[in-house]
Amino acid sequence: MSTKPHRKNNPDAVRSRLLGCAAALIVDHGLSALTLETVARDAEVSKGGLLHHYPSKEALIAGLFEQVIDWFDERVETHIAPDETVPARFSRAYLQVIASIDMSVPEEKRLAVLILMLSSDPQCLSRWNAWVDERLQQHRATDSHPFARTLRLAADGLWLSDLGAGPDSAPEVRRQVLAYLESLTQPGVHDALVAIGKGS
Amino acid sequence: MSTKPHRKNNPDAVRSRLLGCAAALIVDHGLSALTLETVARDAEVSKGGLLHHYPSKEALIAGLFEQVIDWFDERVETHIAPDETVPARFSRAYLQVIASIDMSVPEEKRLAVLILMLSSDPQCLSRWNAWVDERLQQHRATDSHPFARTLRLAADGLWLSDLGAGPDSAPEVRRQVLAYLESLTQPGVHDALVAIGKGS
DNA sequence: GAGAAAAAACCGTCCAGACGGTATGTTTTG
DNA sequence: CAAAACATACCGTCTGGACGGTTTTTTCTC
Repeated sequence: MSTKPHRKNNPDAVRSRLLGCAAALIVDHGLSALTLETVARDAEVSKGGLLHHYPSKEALIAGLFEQVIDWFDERVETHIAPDETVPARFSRAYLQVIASIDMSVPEEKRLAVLILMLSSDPQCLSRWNAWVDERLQQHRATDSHPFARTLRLAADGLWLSDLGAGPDSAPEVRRQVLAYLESLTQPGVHDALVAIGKGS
Repeated sequence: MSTKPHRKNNPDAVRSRLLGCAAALIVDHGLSALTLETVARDAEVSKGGLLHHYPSKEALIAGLFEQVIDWFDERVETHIAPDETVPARFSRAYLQVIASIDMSVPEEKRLAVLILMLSSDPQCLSRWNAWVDERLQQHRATDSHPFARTLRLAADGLWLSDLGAGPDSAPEVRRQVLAYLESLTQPGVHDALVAIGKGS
């Protein structure tokens, strides 16, 4: 067996629990509710123990953000179209990942952490921008058109609306918007739009 | 004369200064920098004075949010198309207001306060949703189509990107996206899209 | 309209609690 | 036994806001 049930300490599991509890706290009670004491208590670790793994609050936040960004990156990777010539390939996957988030699933709810931290912590913000830039550079052949940008912007808006169960977060609204955006790629329509865009 | 320059106290001006300084603090140094002491000092009022006008920090935040929301509402009102039959009339104005924000102008920068508070404070969030719902109800005849929702979502994304000077916040990118979205209303294209949307 | 009374505007001080972080152990693991 | 993995106790600082004044403005009364 790979796990050793006899050992008392399990630092990896502790670290994972710490990040998980930190994320849950932020999602459920806002970034201001993220205190070392609370995180430690929720994770059933002493504050000293927490500070052993993450020597400062900043380190904890950075670690959490890195984990969530990895998770997001992974999901985008799986959603990306295999066909390398499809327009706005990356942006489309970006939108799909965000649109497919089911906030009732705790696992997926974690993505909300991203945007919450994004809008408050400059550190996280630049890290996020770095990731987007990197991926955008990688897919510049397919994702440079304004259509791609619009897709991503709409995705961000959708994402933002997930936070507060606003008027645009109902499931059928999401489907409608997705269908509408999808329709923009219908052969005739898309070509016409591209032509119009060039004219301006 | 309407103003009385002799009077020593001017509570309205003080309140206005308090909100202004609070907004500046949030925009420049994040929501966490908003402390009663700092606001009071910046506004050249004692902490006691601040707490006289806004009996708690929560009240201060609520007051600030209300002011900013009023400002936004006003701007949308002036941008809205006079023709009451133009499609997505409200959502279009919504987008235009956000797109026309020049973050280098301190006055307009205040809008950033909105979104910053929106994503951290549940109180502000529900207040915002209430405003959107109200306006949406008012313009339901023109703004119920997925196209309208898409406009608003893209606007929110644009708004969000203003926060961090991300890859989508450069002026020419904004122009491109706007032109693209605008092109979606070209007579033939829009009708075709509406038809497609209905088919789904 | 003068003067008293009340209310509003504002100040300076103090405090209780929270929070991030340190210092110093004790136990577990390799 | 040395290092990692925890726990416990404690400290300094910051912050919201309670409290008791003082001054200015308004309202009431005659």
